[in-house]
Amino acid sequence: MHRETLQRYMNYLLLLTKLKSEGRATVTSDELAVREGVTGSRVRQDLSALRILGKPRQGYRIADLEILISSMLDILSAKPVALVGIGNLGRALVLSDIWSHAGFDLVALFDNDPALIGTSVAGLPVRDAAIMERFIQEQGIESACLALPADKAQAVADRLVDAGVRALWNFALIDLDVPAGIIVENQRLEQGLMALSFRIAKRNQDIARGPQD
Amino acid sequence: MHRETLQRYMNYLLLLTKLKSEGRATVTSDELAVREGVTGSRVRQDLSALRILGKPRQGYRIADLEILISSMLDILSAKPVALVGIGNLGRALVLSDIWSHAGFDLVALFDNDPALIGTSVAGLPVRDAAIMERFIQEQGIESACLALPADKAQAVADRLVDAGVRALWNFALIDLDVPAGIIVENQRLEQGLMALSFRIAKRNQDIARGPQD
DNA sequence: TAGATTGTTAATCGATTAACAATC
DNA sequence: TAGATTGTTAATCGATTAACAATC
Repeated sequence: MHRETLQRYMNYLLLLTKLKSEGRATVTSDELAVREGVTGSRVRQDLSALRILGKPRQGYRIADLEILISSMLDILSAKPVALVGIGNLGRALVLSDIWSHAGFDLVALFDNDPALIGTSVAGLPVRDAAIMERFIQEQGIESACLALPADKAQAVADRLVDAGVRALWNFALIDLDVPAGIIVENQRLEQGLMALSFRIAKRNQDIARGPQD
Repeated sequence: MHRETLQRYMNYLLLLTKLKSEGRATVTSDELAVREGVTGSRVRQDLSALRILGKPRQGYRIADLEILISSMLDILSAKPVALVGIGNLGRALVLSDIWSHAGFDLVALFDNDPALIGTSVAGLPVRDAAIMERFIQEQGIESACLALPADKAQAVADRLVDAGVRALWNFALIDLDVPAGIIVENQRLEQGLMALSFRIAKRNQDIARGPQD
């Protein structure tokens, strides 16, 4: 599946949650479409691909959509995940509620700073990175989040993969080198900010050039 | 420009930095292509669109590429930006070096927690959110980053836009409602994690189905 | 010179839109 | 019933690849 298509499904889910909170029970393809900047036709094809059926004159049942999109994304499960690096970013992630929303269960925190080891964040103890491999093997953890500086990320990734981790959520601005079959999802904050910079520059150019009536 | 194209340019830049650190002075379109999972043809078209010229048998000069891509993204400038919300995430962002790399100069921090106001992070004072509008107007700040909970983001965005901010980098999981012409770049951490969940599910299905030889 | 690589045009592919009969 | 909206096929559009003459 194309990355953009995946993004669309996630946006549908976000919109559905909002609509449900407004008391709505059904939604039409055109409604979802305008919010997404796409046509109703595209939305109907997306939903059709998931074998979601709507009814003429009524649209789609929001509850059905939520369940089917959620199960496609596999976010109804609770895959155990470990987080390495309890700096400010790591701490923010631990305290957030994204894990359960995205189908994960944050079960272990690791750091190598003696001042942090033994403390706890959101009720989870910070464990010594020295025992990371053993803990991950014993618990059968297959996913991990790297909230580390770029210069430490590769070494930690290598250790995690050796211990059995098969999917990484990487915040370090570095292209991790991993064996085939290991999934790396890069969360590049820097790129989001660069994209903003580009869009500002583009808008300013458009304004300078004058609007075309 | 398509989002995916923009992403490609940013990835080229990342690769160039790495190549330069390895002492390389030139790079061919095919080299950039394989790293990006695309053909040399696409890379040559991307660079051609930026009026970057290479030389047969040698490729493109890395220094040229860096300057031209950087100036297209406008990341060589230093646009003043304010950050609102000095929680763990805000703190992580302040302490990172992404701002200057992406063409911004972080000049002001705001929060409404009395315990934080007056303290400083990375040498920058945390200011009272009550004086936010005035400060932003006086300094002519046109960009801001929202590192806030979803339930506070819309109200703060409204105040910022009223004060003259025209571009927002939003970390809250909410679709901000802003006037036409105001740019919002959403940084949805939750979506990155959901994408990982989906990719894991898909890989596991593929393995279960067996590899097609 | 020979040949590796560019710059660019034409061909292909896939995603999006348009269209419309089916239907609740 | 009438008509709004679906589900699906065909048409369009744009991005990517292929191809190849130009050239350093």
